[in-house]
Amino acid sequence: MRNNGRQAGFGVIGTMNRKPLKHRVTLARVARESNVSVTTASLILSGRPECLAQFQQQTIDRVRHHAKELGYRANLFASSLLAERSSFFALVIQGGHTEDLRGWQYGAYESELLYGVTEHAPPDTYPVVATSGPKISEARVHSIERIMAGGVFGTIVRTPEPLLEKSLRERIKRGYPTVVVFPDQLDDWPENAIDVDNFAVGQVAGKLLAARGCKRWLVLRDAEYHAGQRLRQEGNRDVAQRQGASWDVLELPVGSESPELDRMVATRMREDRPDGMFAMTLRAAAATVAACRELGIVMGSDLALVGCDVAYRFQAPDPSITSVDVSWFEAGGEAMRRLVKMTESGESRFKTVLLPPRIIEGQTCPVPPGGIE
Amino acid sequence: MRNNGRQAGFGVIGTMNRKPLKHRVTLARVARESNVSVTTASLILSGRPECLAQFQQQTIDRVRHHAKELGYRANLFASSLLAERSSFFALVIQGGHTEDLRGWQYGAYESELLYGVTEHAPPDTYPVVATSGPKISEARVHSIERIMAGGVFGTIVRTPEPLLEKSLRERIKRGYPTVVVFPDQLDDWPENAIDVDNFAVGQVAGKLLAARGCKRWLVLRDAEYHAGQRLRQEGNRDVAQRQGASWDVLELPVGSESPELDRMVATRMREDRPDGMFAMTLRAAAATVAACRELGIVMGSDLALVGCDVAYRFQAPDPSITSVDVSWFEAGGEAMRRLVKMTESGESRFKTVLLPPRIIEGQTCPVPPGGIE
DNA sequence: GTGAAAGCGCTAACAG
DNA sequence: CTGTTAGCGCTTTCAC
Repeated sequence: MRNNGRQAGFGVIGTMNRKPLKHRVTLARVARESNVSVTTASLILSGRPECLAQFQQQTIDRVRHHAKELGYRANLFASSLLAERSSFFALVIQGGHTEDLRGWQYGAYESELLYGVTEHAPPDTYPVVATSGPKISEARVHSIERIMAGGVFGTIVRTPEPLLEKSLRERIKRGYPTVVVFPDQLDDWPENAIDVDNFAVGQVAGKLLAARGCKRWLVLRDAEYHAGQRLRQEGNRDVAQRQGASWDVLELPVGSESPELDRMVATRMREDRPDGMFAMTLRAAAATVAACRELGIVMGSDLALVGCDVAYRFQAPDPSITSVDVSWFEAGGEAMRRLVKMTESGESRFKTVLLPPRIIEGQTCPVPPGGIE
Repeated sequence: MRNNGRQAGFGVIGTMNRKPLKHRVTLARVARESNVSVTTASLILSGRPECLAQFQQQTIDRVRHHAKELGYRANLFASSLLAERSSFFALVIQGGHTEDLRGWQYGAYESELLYGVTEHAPPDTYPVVATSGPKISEARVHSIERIMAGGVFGTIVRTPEPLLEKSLRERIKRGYPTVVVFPDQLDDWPENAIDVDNFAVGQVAGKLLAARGCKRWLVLRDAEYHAGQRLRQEGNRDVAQRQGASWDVLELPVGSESPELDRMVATRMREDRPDGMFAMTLRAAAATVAACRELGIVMGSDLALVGCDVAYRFQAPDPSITSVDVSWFEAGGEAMRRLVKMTESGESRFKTVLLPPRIIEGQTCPVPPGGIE
């Protein structure tokens, strides 16, 4: 008494013997209703003028009418299967910033990156998104690997987690177009990466201070600093030397926060009396603002301050901070452009791109009328 | 002298006469190298124990070995095509917050939503993401429509743009599982939407003030207020009345910003001398903080303030603001759960869900030890 | 234990 | 001008 799920009294087309798929609106269905073949329907609905040219207006109208009535849309997966390159690429970004209340704003950067990517994606190209995070699970890694190799035409990854890095490199080696945005260790990515030009960041900050005529510079960096901060520092010192300005560094101990940090900065400022400061991190800039408040220093006139990635950090009555940073929107755009270029050329590598920094003017260090340099 | 792109001296399998697809690593290839049929390879690589049981260990090892060596991953699009429900769903979020510097932080919310969605997605299920925005183009709308109906098993949309709304409703009518998160006009979405319970937001804020023993309440809302703010207001008044507290409203004119806004609030505070305030928007809360600074009022002791969605807005030396809001991560999770439930049950509608608000404690209004209620 | 073959929805080459 | 058909990569019956 086997039934096999076959629908009784139902015109069974073909010999398929499993439960009928939810009656999807397929091209075949549109063609059937319009009394044309699938080819005709396909060609007409493709919309290309050279295709439309060969059909009678009447046929065109009929097919379009039925397609609209049925709410037909081409199945992108079926199309992707056939196409030389699918309509999908993988995008791996970071999630979970909210758990740490201090880091919540980074979520905004991820959004910006995503938006930059989607805005620069070719028409009818879509990102399949996966989120990676600090405590990424094995299963998640597997899932990301699946999508990276599961038919997409390329992958954009923001700061790959160590667990992911291995398979990422394997993908590249196998010739899959891949772009890494803001890798943690830029030195490990001489190819296929996009990052800020940190040396230029330091230079631009320096030029801003130079333009204000600053002569006693103080730079704030983390005690444990990575390649990025070292480059910023070198770029900055480079300008200071050419400017004939004194240049000194204050290292901020890791883990130290407001108000100890503020006091530490204030103490140093009282000693050195700098007229120009470059804060390489958000907490450094915040501590400087707090120190100035304490010391009664008016930022922008007594002291020029340039920060990094702190443009948004403004709240009355504190002054807005002049910031040198990179647009994540642009970074996303650049990543997308590179990905497209690779798929078009068939290459799977490109020399790592360093994006020029941008200045977001704040009150702590006005930009000279003509800009810098 | 036609060549037709046929590769000379190359074993042409089948009669296909177009340029050979980039040699992908397909199941067939793995099968060939392993000297088994595609069926065998498929079953073995599916990993299901009941399938593996019927093969010799030797065969299994061989197939696995070659799959690994070739870097084989199943093409998810091909799988999706065959499956009852595809592995993909559409997720439409908002982008372009950065253009307006004041609104940049909203990008963080979008991220949180995305993360909530992906974290609650079933294994091996991926979002195909599209970004919509304020000045969305025709082409973009079309693109989003394509993906919404192009084979995904459902769609999650955050605050659909008017241009999108029509096709969204059509999708729902046609039975495609769809979830709207935070619609602008909740009244228009008695079904298929997820939003905060704004009445509860007002109530919770009220209970916090009540717990502090406040007797003279002042509520700040926008002059042009929408359904959400009205509900917050009603929920709040409800508690005030039961508490026997006086309850009054100050309407903030649209477009007015700091410092005029601050002054307006300060003036009213000087007149009314409220001991409890409920600021329904970010700018209202910010203006209150500024007013207190001006008036020398110590928040948290002289005055209790509860805001909405302002938990993150903290910068020394201002006090952190106690905030009643909703977790966008949770909202994303709930949306995903609903979507999955709909696809499983075959339904395409559900009664709109109102999420309970959460409290993020700040210094402006401590939460009583046992919580509220 | 293993393989052949159908078919998911679509496109494009080719034939009429 | 329009239809037939092969095949994209995969899963799933069913037969040997």
